[in-house]
Amino acid sequence: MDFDTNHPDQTNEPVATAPERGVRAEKREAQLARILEASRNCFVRSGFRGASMHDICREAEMSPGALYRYFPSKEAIIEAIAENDRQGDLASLAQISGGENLIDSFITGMMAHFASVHARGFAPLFTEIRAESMRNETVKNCCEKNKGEFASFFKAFLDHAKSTGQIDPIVENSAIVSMFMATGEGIIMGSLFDEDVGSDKIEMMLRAMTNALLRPTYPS
Amino acid sequence: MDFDTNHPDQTNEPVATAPERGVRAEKREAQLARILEASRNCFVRSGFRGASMHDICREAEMSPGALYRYFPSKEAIIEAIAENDRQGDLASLAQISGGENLIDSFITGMMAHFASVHARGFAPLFTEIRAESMRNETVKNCCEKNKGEFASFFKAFLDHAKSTGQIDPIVENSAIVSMFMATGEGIIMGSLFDEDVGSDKIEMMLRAMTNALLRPTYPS
DNA sequence: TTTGTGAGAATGAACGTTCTCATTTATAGA
DNA sequence: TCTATAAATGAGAACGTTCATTCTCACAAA
Repeated sequence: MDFDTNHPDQTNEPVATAPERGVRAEKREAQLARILEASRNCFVRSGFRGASMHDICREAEMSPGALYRYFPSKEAIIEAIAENDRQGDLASLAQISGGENLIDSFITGMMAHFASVHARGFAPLFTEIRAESMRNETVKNCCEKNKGEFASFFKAFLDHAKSTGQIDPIVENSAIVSMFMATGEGIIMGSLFDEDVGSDKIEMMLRAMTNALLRPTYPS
Repeated sequence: MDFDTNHPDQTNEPVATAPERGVRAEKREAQLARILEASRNCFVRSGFRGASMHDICREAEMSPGALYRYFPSKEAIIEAIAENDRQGDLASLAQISGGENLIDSFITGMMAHFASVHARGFAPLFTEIRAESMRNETVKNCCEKNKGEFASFFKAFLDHAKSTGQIDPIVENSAIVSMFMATGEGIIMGSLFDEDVGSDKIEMMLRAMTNALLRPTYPS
């Protein structure tokens, strides 16, 4: 919402095409994916503002004219990437299921999420998206939606556990959720999972932290 | 190290002036501070790349010619800000002293640091600096220096506590330090301290976490 | 023929930076 | 205490470049 919106208006009139199935549609989707992939690379390398459309075109082996047939603006690409990653987070969230041992489920869920972020190579873009979200309205909304999804998921999880007497948290659940989300973001941002520390130790520490904050009423 | 280094060379030849004391030097320092303050505002508002030198000039009520008398480039301003904040962190670190109760000292130190970051209004720039550090060599060095200072300070702190038998950490200290630094960054980035959660609850959770990870050998 | 696609040059705004030149200032000599 | 002088400062126009985006036109598929 902030970039360079100084150009009058469009003429190419593409971007939204019919959802017709067929060779054309398939090729179109391949091109979309190609552009998104190239953009990701460029953005990781140079940042959202640092990467130029020409850079992206070069990386995607595509001319500007071609690229603008698929995305109406640079900002639209950024939004698509942010939204894409939100969907990825959502998918990784959906895999978490409340098992027998609550603490185990919680920890397993968090670790699975780290692994998913790692697998998607999302960490380098994380910082970038966070920074951009501070001034780009659309990216901001995307981030907050994402954050809200995580928060309400874990909040519901903890509320249920508390109401059934399985845990006895030291402060209200909303504060605990904030704390875990901050810790999670810190772990992702600091690339603890990827390199420095190793996932086994992260899991141990996370488990100790979880037990300390949630105080499960059954032996862990 | 990446911005726009395409302009031949300088002529104004200012920027580094003699350390003479006097009215001139004082005024000069005031101008430097004015520029840094204006830049911070612009960078918070639009990001390092999004804020133009003209924006900064407008905010500082100063012409480009005047501004370039104090900083040779936009990048130099960014570096100065990053370095400035590193010094701030260093100062807040220096205030931490090992008191009677180790856990207390640790917690007090972390909370004091959050308060210092909060007081300096650093949080909004934190993300920006982190993002920039991924591609700007100078900012990267500054960040790593900063990170190293924190890490070695806390590592030394914990190593001493461990060797004197005051704590019995669940994993090696280096992993613990990484974990706490990640959590701290997450708390700062997520603005937990500033708004959502409140410092008293953060302190409670941090304390529980610390006890769980460090396992002090005396009653806390 | 019609329609979707693409390449690549072109466009105009904005950018970081530098230049020119007028004004202010601190201080040395009278 | 009052100039004279050179240095410091500042405003703002100007420069060369890069940017996101659009235009033109040619090709290919249906």
